[in-house]
Amino acid sequence: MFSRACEYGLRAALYLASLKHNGYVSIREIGERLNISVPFLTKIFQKLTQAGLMQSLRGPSGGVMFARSPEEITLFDVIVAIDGPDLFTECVLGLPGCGEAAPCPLHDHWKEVRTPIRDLFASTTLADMARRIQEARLRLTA
Amino acid sequence: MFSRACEYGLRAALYLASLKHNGYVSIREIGERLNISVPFLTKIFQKLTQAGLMQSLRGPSGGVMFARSPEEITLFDVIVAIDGPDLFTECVLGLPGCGEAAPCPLHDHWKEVRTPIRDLFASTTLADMARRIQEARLRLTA
DNA sequence: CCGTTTTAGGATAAATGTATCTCTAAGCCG
DNA sequence: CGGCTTAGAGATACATTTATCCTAAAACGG
Repeated sequence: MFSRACEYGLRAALYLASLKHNGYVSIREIGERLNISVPFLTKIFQKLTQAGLMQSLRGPSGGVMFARSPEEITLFDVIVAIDGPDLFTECVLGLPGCGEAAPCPLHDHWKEVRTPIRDLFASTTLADMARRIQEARLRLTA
Repeated sequence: MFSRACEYGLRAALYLASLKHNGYVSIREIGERLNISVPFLTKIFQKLTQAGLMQSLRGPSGGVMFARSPEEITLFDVIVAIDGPDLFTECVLGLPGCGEAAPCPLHDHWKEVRTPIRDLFASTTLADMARRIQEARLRLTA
């Protein structure tokens, strides 16, 4: 479904959102906390900052933090920033140019299920998830 | 969403189902018709035959054909034979052991959308698709 | 100002997925 | 039987993803 990078990015974003603490958090701390390779996670956060979702600061007491409120960042934003929009736009059979004009056999069926997927991710904010995590003590690590 | 191999396998299966002709069809013919690498497609059909969905015959007038009626083969069968069941079983965040007992934050949300996906593919047979293809002249190639 | 900490960015290595190649086995036909 | 055709199976390239490494660049603190 998602690339490994995207899974890591989602978990990291959910972890940050679930912290009371607002301010910079080092990527090393996040990686160690979630058992994710720190250098790889650094690359992922670069995508998130370049997409405008996060901001970063170097040096001691530096790290990453949200560029806007977690209330305003959706799971869809994170997914698209890392994996791109293909999952939500491309033909499920990989046919270039598949669309209403020249649909593949699965086009109509797939449309009915892709839209709910997109809506789910686009309507769920990091703050929503953070509340669920804190209330139900949900886990972000194995 | 699906691997390239799975996209190819679905297109090939839909192509075969849409043929009136029942009997062996050579993989070379399928590959050339759908613009898919013939050696790679051969590997994919090996998975489908090993999964019991197709049967094969070597030599002239050989090729591949369905092992059971296209009325009894679903898209789900093809997908699982090629990509495995992970898409329908594994945690969307990649957490091992995620389930009702120890759910990840997305578990419940995702369950609501994964089940419809699974149902869609599991309830659509190759024969269903073949009818749609013939009626609406839908395309399987770019 | 200099050493330390941290992210940024490019280059490199390992792993997986995609695609090709070669040889074998099976089936057809003369 | 002998030559041709086709799928099977293993080995080999190629591409992409995943993961690591190394050198900056920026920030802090003595």
